[in-house]
Amino acid sequence: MSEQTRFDPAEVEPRITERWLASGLFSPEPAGDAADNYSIAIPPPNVTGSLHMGHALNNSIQDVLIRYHRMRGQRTKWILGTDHAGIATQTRVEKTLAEEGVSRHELGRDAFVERVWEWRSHYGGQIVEQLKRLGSSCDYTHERFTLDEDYARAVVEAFVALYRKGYIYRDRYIVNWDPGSRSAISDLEVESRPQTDTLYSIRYDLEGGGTVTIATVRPETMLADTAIAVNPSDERYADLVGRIAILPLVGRRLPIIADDYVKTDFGTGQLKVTPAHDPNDFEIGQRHGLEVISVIGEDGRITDEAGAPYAGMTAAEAQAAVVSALGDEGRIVAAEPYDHEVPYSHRSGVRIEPLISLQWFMNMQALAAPAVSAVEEGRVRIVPESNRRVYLEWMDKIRPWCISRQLWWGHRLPVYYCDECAEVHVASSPPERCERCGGPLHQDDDVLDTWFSSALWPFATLGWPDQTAQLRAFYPTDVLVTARDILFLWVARMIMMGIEFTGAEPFSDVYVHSVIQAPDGRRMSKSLGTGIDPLQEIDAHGADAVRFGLLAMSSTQDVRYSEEKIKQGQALATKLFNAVRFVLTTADERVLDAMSPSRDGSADDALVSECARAIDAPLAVEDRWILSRLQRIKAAQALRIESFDFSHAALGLYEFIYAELCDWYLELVKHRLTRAPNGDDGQMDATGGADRRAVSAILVHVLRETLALAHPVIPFVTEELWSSLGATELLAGSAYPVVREALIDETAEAAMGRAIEAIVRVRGFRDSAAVKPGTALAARLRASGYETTLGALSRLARLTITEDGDSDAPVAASLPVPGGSVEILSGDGLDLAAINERREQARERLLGVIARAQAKLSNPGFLAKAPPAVVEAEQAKVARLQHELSNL
RNA sequence: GGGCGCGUAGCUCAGUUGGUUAGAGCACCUCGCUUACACCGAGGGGGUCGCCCGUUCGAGUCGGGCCGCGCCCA
Repeated sequence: MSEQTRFDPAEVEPRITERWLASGLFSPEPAGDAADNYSIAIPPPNVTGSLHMGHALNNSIQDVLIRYHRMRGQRTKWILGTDHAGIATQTRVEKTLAEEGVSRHELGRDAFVERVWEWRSHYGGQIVEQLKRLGSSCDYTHERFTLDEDYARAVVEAFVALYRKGYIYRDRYIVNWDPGSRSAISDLEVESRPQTDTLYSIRYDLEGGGTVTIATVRPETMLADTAIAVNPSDERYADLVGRIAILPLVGRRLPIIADDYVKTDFGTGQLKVTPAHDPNDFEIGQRHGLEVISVIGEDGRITDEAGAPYAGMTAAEAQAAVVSALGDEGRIVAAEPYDHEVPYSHRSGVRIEPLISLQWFMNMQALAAPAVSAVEEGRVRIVPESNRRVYLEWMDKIRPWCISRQLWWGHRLPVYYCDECAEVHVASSPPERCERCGGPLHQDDDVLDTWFSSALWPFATLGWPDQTAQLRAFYPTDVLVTARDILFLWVARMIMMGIEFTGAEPFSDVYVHSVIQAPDGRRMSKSLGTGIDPLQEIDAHGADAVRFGLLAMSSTQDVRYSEEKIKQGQALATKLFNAVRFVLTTADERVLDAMSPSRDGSADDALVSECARAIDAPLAVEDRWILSRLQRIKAAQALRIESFDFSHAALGLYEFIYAELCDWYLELVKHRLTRAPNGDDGQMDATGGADRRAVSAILVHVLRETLALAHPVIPFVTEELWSSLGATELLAGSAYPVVREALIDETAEAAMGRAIEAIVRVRGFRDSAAVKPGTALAARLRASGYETTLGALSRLARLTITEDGDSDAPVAASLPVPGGSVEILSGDGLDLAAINERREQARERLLGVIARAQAKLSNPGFLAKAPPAVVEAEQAKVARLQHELSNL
């Protein structure tokens, strides 16, 4: 260890990472049973992605769990990989092609897919390297990709099985068509954006006289209207039902029907129905058997079916044309601005065009039932519990899932059509020719939604459908860690597929962590310019600092990013670094050697036993105190990690290391380390060096356990310091410290608690009385309970404590401390005016508190109804404060 | 429209089942290079716990209403 006083993450982290990866610790042999082993499947990051703050938090949490359980001695595996991100990846490569002036259609499917693979091998999966920088202890030797050959086989297997059970079917249905990517997308990939459009009121004529007036923001879709609807309870229009309206510009006859969907208070209460271009209208159409006419194509343009002059126009152009034509006919009754939510593609950013389309669907109803009871019956716990209801409600109204995508990058559907008789074959290995007529077959062009393959992630990554050793050892996994946004998109589907294909829930816990917002409370996003790059933060403060900070700031709710918390983590690393440096430079060298876990056989066995004795039966009250506190923090930390309370796990480490270990214990024992074995003027060590050896042993022991305790949260600095304390084994593979009940010492904790409070009291007095830091004050202790801590009190508060009668100096101030008071005797260097002022302030504060407490005690209701212990405590408080007051 | 959550110190947040004088980090002020650490140490100032009503002997904590903010689902 060098002279430097700061921990240097940039120098240490790569070195430590290399040691970890070389050790094989992260790549467990597949042995034993999943019930005993511990495993987590990473939410596979998008192959095009790079590490953002959400990943950084998500993976910090998983790594805490993984490292903790690994240190607990469990066979532990963190399953790593990426998903192929159909639309995102295809779009990325298409952009590159566009720069070369080629379209994917010109290139052809096979060549295009080839290009995507090429892209992936160059740029894909950089996020995996970034995970290493964060310290994530994933199994990097078994990285999986959702388009790997084995994985693809699992996807096909699953598709075929679900098809045979009748869950997967082909249907013409209205879907969310994304004209940007020219593909259907799922409900979950659609986002609503508020927008102001024009709401047109348009008058249609009725056969046999009269008119109706409908309101719409999309007049161009009227070209595909096939009905007019009113609410059946709407008395205004009861006599209209059954009559016929004439569609302007087109002349189509539109039946007027009654349907509950129509709101009586919206517009005129008369609704135009366009089954082919509006999801709600589609359902009305199904209920009433309406004709379905499509006038918008997959390119977002008006089709030939609409006829001249509209065919070929974009929807926007058609709207202008329709409005103008209607205007000419005098049919526009009103046109007013209208604020509403409009669906956009989360993928391409283009406005969704609901279209009727022939797609593959998956019926989710039957799959959802066991996934619901898994959560209801607690086989899958959702933490925090508030998300449980969100999950259950979503599952309750689950709808068929459109799983086909009109893309080239992905798992092509294992569906084959006969060119002759149109027979459909679904099989993992298709027949050569049609089984019915012998005709030639061709495969469906579509690929599966990426989430279909991701839903198989926890078991497909382990070799399913084969019953592999990996699968036996690590499935089911233990916990899934995620932010809320993919609770439905992914988690729910994983539970369904896990149960369907393996008979087991894929994990027993779902931990939903917070979303990190930008410091100003907005979303952290690249497009808003509010993103903060975790890698830059790692460069600036170290990976430990980023991990600590993210964990510390993440309670269960959404939180704003706080640079301060990151810096707090950095300070913690530096603090630990310097504490270890202090011990290495001041502790007894032979003890350091003896305590080192890597000691060779030549070490002094007698010294080793002496060290062990020092820890088992510590000498001084501060030794018993720190060892006792250490047991408490060990118990608390384990509980916090196991209950997913990561912010307290991080802050608890900080609290212990700063407030107890460094601020108090190190200060308390300094004199015992530095005094000479046979020194002079009262600094002599009467034990002939035994005490120095004992305190050295305790220090090393406490530090080593502290490093181990902190390792899951801040792995780099702890690993580095662990080896500087003499270990050759990696801390990552060492045991998590266990609580030793015998070392819990209430007496020492109480005594030290009193001493600490008294020292703080005296220090405050010194400051207010303007006493120079170096000056010792003469004082008399008029308090009980300080028998074992008198030395600590006089040293750390800089008091020269005299016995009664040793001095006749008058008392300048009486400071209340637990168990009595400390009397400061008059002497030089006391600012009497300041002392008086402070005394007055203290009096006033005390009087206020006493008055409030007495008011409580004179309330008969309180005396009669509060528990006796509370009343007694209140009485004791008043007595104590009154005593303090009289001493002032 | 439905659901969830949040308003506590200048800022970001903790505050178990209602019960000592409401805490932390940062920021601020004072002092200190005392042989681990100035990314430090010691001390200090700073809060009518969003507002109103209620339950209770007692409310930051429980209930209702209101105001403000965020997210999810329609």
